[in-house]
Amino acid sequence: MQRLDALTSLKRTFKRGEYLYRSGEPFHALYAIRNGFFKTQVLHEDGREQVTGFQMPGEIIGMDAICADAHTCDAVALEDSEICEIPFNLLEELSRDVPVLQRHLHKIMSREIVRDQGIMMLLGSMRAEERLAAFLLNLSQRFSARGYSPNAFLLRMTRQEIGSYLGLKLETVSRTFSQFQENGLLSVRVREVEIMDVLRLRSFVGHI
Amino acid sequence: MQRLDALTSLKRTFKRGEYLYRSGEPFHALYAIRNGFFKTQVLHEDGREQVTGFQMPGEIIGMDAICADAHTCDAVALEDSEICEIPFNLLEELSRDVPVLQRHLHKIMSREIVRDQGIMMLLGSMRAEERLAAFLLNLSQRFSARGYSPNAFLLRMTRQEIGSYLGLKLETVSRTFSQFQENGLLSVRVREVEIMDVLRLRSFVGHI
DNA sequence: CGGAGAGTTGAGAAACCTCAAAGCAGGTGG
DNA sequence: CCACCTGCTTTGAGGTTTCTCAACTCTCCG
Repeated sequence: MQRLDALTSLKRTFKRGEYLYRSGEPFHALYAIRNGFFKTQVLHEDGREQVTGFQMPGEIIGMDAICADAHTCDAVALEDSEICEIPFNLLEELSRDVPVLQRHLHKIMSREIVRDQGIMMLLGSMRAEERLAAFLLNLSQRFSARGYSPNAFLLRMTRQEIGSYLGLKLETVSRTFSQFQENGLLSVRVREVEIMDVLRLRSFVGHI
Repeated sequence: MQRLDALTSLKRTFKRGEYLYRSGEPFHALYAIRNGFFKTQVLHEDGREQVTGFQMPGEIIGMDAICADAHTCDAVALEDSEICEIPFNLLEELSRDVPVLQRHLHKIMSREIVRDQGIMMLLGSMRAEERLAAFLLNLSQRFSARGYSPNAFLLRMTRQEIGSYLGLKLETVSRTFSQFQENGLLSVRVREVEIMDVLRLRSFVGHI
């Protein structure tokens, strides 16, 4: 079907710091990240922010907006990025005709729900070390799945953003990085991270 | 369409403590709660548990299982309950023919994602008082939407389960209840809660 | 009526936060 | 191209919140 092409024909680029969408804006499309890095965040009335995720190429964002026809969070580019806009009406229409596409959409939404469960686990019952270890292992696995090194990568987000995501203050994140480095788990130079001892890192999270 | 009836024809009852499904079980249906109360929880390898939600009549659970064709959490009845099983293949089939149903399904999944965002906010950037206040106001609002009193209700879950959901220890939950009672926000008799001062309770969460 | 599970309360410990100061890196304008 | 400025990161010291451990009470079933 050439109609499928229409799903992925609309591309847009964003400079670092630009908003893909903001909370409250009307909903009309999902977005597939083709290149770059985004964060999603919820802002509280009193100014507190909660980073709810970091998205990398191949991942879809915007599904929060379906339920109320308006976005419920902000999406911000963490580096120069390119996205592909997927008009949701068209996606629904096509998925009525193409069961495989329909199931795929459902799986993507379900995966988001499962991802959120994992974050709840992390925020609700892990200590700072475990949270950071889980975060790094998750990044590692996602970089690996995209053909990048699972052991050495560049963090696109600040300590403050990592902290917000992990429910910690930036100082605690920084200290935990330093502690991991002292213990030979990581080699950290600001945003450059190299995992030196995956097994011990995993043992923090209980994967062993 | 009488096919729609087939979606809701399969009913089952559960005694308190019985499992609707367990993590790892194969996926074939979503479940609508008709009566009673459930909790969903994720179990960690090391025995830690994280309660990811409390579900009441009218709510749909099981959507986590779509992405990997297997459940990723447990669902346990907190009191004698009745559910309605919705075979997912049938639901997808029907939603291909009935766009309104299709959109409804997407909204339900999206609502779950938004709900999870709220919990991340709660777990990531609120203090114990704020978490409990948010939890009680959320229950209040949901009871109210079902025609029950928003101000007086019975908790179906233990302090331990509330604590797990809120990322707190049961003692902290208990102490915070006592503190709210001392300050005239609540009247608490174990599982019976009466909200005495909604406005002040809301002010904790920043809803003013 | 007894027992088991659930809840409350206290005291001390641990984890994390706050505030503060100093060091770094990267971008911008002269 | 360099110097400066801004925002990010690191590290320290002390304070708060929450947790842990423990004892006791309450409630609800059987």
